[in-house]
Amino acid sequence: MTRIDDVARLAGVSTATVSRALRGLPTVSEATRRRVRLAAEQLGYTASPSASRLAGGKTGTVAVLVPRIGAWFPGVVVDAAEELLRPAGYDLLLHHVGGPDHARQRLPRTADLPKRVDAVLLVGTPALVSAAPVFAAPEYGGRARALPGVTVAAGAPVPGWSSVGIDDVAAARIATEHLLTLGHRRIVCLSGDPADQFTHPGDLDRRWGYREAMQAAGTPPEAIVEVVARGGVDGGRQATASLLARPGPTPTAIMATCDEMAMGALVALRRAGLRVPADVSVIGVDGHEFARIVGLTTVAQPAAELGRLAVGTLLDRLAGRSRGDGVPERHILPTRLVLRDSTAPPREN
Amino acid sequence: MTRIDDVARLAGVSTATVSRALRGLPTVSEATRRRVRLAAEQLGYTASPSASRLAGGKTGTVAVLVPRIGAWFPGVVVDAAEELLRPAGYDLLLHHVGGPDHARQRLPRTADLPKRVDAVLLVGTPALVSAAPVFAAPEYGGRARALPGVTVAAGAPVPGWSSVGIDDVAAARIATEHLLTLGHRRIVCLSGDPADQFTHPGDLDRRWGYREAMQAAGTPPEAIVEVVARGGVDGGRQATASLLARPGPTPTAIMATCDEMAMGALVALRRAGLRVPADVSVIGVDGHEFARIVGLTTVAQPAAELGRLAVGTLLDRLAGRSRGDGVPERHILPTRLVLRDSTAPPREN
DNA sequence: TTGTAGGCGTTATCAT
DNA sequence: ATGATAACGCCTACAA
Repeated sequence: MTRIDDVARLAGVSTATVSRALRGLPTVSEATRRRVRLAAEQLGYTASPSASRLAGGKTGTVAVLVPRIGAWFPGVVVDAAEELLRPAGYDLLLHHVGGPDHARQRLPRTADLPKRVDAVLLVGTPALVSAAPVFAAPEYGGRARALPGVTVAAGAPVPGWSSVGIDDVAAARIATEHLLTLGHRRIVCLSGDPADQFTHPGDLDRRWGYREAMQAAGTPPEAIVEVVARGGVDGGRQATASLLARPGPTPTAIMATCDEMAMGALVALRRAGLRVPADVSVIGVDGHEFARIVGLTTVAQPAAELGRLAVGTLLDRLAGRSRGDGVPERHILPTRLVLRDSTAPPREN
Repeated sequence: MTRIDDVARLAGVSTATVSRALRGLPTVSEATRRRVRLAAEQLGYTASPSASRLAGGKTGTVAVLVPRIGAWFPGVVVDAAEELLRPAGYDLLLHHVGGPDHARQRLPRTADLPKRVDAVLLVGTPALVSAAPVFAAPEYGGRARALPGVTVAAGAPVPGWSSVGIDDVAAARIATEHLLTLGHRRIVCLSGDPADQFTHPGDLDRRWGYREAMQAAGTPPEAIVEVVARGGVDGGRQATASLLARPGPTPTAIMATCDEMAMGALVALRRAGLRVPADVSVIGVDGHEFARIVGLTTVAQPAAELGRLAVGTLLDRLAGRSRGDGVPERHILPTRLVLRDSTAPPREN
């Protein structure tokens, strides 16, 4: 492979000049720069990342930490991240962080992240698996502040890092209020098990939002019903099925803390022979890609935008053009209610 | 940050020995190794990747190229890849390759991949965007063979690379035969536009499978109907809608070349007031995560397994323990018909 | 504006 | 089994 010397020789300049010219440093005459560029192009030269990184002390890499990439939200954010990171000249190092066990296993590897990346993007990670213990733990030098980072929809804040997300309490409140406005009174909240490693990070807050809305509507405490399910669509389905099997009146509406749960509820209701929204209304929170397909009403969060904002914040910081001078920023983006076919006024009033 | 010298000093050995001991090379006495390990642990030492890479001539990184990560299939494969690459000591460099324009734009960057990675995993990329032109193009030195790689469900083979996938023709044939067996005769094939950059790579082959099955069943040519749609769920929905608007008898079944299309068809049929499977049967190919939720019958490909097999092949190759001695392998994994609620015998015969 | 030369932290080679 | 010592390929003072 051609090295910097080859280019220097062909262009008739020193290696230092080649380095400067190719990186667009100002102290190079345009004529020289052209010559160097030409020579580099002819030889198909690209600087060796390993060498530049060693000499320059920067990795030119951003670690993106996700619980798993297959899920909808992380996928969207990572998509956005790639799209921004690449043109900015950064490599994207993908890293899974799983549940608690997982995290413990991977702690050593994650701990040497500072040597391989310039910054970290932590996406959609439940509080349980938060990177805080990883980056702030004293046994690892508590380097949180040394390595810049941004969290997106993460359960627990990482000290010293900026964060981007939505107001989960408000989102759930809006969802619940929508049902209340339609006339529903027997509304059940379906949420994920906080102990589950893959439960949506905002789940707990969203339960709060449900409660707030219900209480504000003057709902008696015994009518505020929260059902906790195992994670994912299947968890939502099962929980809903057993909810329907309970004695007493069936709820007229279900507010799920995330769309996957809501979709599980849809399946369970359909199997139980109940019509949505004729018999039961269902609303979710997330704006999941497939909510549209199944006609699920939801409070959507701007996932891609969250990702772009997060990466933008990170890049600003890395480029030294951050506003607050290193002070963590806290971005809250608005959600919006997306009306579809899964909600309607209750049949009997 | 602590360097190798610090460890060497503390352990009372040379840096060379530290390097050897920590990497598990055989020429180190157990006693020494223990001492070195201890010292390294005490100091929290990890070798600098940049330096190792420069000195060792290996990047310890695998590039994973996907059209976009948000889609289902790539997501699953990347998940599997991360899970295998990490413990093997490889970093995962995520890289988008978009459509034709995209590819052209990114060609220069992609071309310097050989300097940043030891191998490439190309996932679910339509023929149009195949990496072949990137890695085999003469203007880039035609380094295809220099950089080991594996494709997973990629449209066009990359010369010199191994490939992992399913038999797309057979998969579609199985799907079509299922409908034929149920008694359907007016079966329409719904597929993606080959010109679309995000169309499923196996689409063309799957159309072949449909034709083969139809012909084998003695279907008259005019009853072999193929509808081409724009990509994604929406494309499937629109194409199905306009199909239903056509004069003449409605088909009794739809064979979609991928599950997303099939789900689009489900939406269109529902909106048109047609019942599935009572009025129209729908079958897809893919085994998409959400097919289960919407009750879609499909011919499933083992996505995660494909990913694991691909990475395994790559790791074997990198470790020098490949079977055929550098000869590209071709793995075809079996699919399976998953019966759900979207297919049934036609109403009238 | 450009060139010179030392250093970045490891690994590999060659002795011992 | 271990140690000394070149590379590895680039960047960054510093000098010119």
